Amino acid sequence: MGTKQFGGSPEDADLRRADSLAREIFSDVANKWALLIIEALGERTLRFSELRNEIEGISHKMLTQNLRMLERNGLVERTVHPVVPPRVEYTLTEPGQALRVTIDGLCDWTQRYLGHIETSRHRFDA
Amino acid sequence: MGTKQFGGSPEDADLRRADSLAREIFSDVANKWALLIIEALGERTLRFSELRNEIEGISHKMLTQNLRMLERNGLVERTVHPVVPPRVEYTLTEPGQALRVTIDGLCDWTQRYLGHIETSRHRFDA
DNA sequence: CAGGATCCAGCATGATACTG
DNA sequence: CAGTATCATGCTGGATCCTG
Repeated sequence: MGTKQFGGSPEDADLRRADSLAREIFSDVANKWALLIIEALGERTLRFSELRNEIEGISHKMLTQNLRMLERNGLVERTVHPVVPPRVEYTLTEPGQALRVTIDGLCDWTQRYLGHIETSRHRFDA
Repeated sequence: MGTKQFGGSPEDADLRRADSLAREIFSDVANKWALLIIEALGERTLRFSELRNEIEGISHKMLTQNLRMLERNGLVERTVHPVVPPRVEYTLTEPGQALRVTIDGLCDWTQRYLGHIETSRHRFDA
């Protein structure tokens, strides 16, 4: 991804467009907070404040910002209940669920190699 | 990950350590450039300059910086050939390969939902 | 060729205050 | 409760120059 060489033909223009779009999506998604949000949602539906509690260390601003971004990309769905005080809920869409599966893989990987990595770090820092 | 609540017992102290380490690794890895580097390496061995050409848009600095980080975490191996001019090669280690598999999943996901996402974006922006 | 060091612009982020 | 807006700032990352 992002490594191909294109020429000047119309077909290549399309490929280039798809490629840069892929890059863009990649940048959106390969981001700490976005991944943690998706992971936190899992198959549940959570309110804004619940997400905030769920994800340790995330600021109000980052949460809103990333939720908007994920909504824009169609990965989470935002439901506003017209009550006072407001109740806003977030759920993963089908694309979001599909992404979650791969993120689960990333989490598993992290757990599996935790020891490896810690050792490697100590060796490197010496 | 990063969502659990711990108490004050010694066992919990260990869990907390592992948890914060996991967070740290997650932050290291959930980064655009790191992922692109791992993806670029694949099962090949590449030189510094080759990586630089392979990954469109990466700066000298970001490449070095991320390579160091990946080396520190034991995901890539750095081999220096004592010749002039210097020849330095990078390969994925076994943990790195394992990670690459999950990143491949992420790339597949991106390709599969490219259309979905583009549509969703247009709808959102209106 | 690989990579360290430095300088600096600009963006990302956090804190705070305000609205419906 | 959820969200927006504003401001201060610290860090990220690019450009550049230098070394073995």
